[in-house]
Amino acid sequence: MKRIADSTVRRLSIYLRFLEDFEKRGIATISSDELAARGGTTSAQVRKDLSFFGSFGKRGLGYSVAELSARLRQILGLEREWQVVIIGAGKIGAALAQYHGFAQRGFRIVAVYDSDPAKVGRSVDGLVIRSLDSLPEEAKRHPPDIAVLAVPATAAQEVADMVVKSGIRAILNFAPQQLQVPETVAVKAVNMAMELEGLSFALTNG
Amino acid sequence: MKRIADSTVRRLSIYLRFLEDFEKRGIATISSDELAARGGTTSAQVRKDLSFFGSFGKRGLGYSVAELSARLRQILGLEREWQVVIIGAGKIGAALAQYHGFAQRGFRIVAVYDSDPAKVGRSVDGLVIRSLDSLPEEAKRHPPDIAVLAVPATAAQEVADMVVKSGIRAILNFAPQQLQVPETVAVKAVNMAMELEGLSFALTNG
DNA sequence: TTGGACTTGTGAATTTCTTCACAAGTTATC
DNA sequence: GATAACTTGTGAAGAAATTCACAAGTCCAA
Repeated sequence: MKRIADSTVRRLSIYLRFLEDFEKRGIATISSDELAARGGTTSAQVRKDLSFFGSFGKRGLGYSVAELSARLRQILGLEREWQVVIIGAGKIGAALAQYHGFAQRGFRIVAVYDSDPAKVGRSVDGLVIRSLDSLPEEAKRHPPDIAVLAVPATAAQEVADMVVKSGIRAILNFAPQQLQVPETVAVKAVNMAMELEGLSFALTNG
Repeated sequence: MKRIADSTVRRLSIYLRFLEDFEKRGIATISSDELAARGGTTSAQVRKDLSFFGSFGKRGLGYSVAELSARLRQILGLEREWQVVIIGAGKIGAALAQYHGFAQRGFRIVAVYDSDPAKVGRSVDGLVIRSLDSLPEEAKRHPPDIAVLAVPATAAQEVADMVVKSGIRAILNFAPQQLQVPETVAVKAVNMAMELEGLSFALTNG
């Protein structure tokens, strides 16, 4: 398959959110135009994005909401459940562990790790915090799919190395630190500082 | 000034982070090559990014770490303090309010709002939670620069409208919901669900 | 059955972003 | 001061992403 751009995948994710909303409201079909209006893009963009994966619409009519959302879930790999571990039980890590929105979308938090002995043994939202040292061993028995890094920037690279060595192939990084990983490992960063600086730039040069 | 791409601004933010790190370690100069290696890009990209704003380097030598980081802070508008309000005192909102990393980078959290009367009056990290109804009035007296939206997706658009009416011109949106705002208002989204779905896609089609 | 109103899917055109490649400037060494 | 080793800044080339524009398919009403 031709390589799909990141921006395309992000938009698919947005489209899916609307489709699920429409599904709930019992709307049967939707046009690329309607989808575009809500996603802040153009109808041509919507059609082009979908065309990488096949042709799902009916000319003159649009797309079946149920069918298209099923296809998008399939494309995005959301038909299965993903096992997620959170590393770092600080403010952010704890908030994420308690945020049930993940589980609703098939991302199941199976463990929380921290390197601070004072935190190990306590529990967050029903999950006992485990020692980070035990990750490689435990990952062997129950391999997690995704590691969420909620550790200080200074520790991020070291933890990432450990995660990679444990065989985990996807990382969601909350630390404001660029990670160096093998290209077989997928990394997405959530960087609030960067987004705020983007706003600062916009306000300054607006 | 020519319009600057989002991707460029994001990279400037990344460069700045490294430069501050180098500054702390007492390194005086750095080349575009070194900057690129750490930022996961190319030296040509670094130089091109900077060239939109002027020429800050010395041929044969590289960039003065102190000078370049000062210029980047200036470009990104980080020389002043920004007044930030957090809207929504749930898990995410509360975690953000307690996260002191923002203040360190000049984003000062001045108030937390919530529409739930049960939460109003309590305090988070020394800030009393105020009623969302009072935002427009209070924003008149002390205009905030940035609103952080940490509300449920269903309420996000409504809250955004209120924020815009209150004269706030920048929004950091944590709700998994595309916001419709006038183009004079800058919006950045932090969408964890979307990032996770991006990882899901990568794992599925990897 | 025909005509009109829609809407998709997709090559081609366009725009935007990234990389190349090199002249020009700087420093260090002998 | 001549030479070698670097490195920047930037037009030009190349690649990638977006938008255009239209043939082709669908539906509906008369």
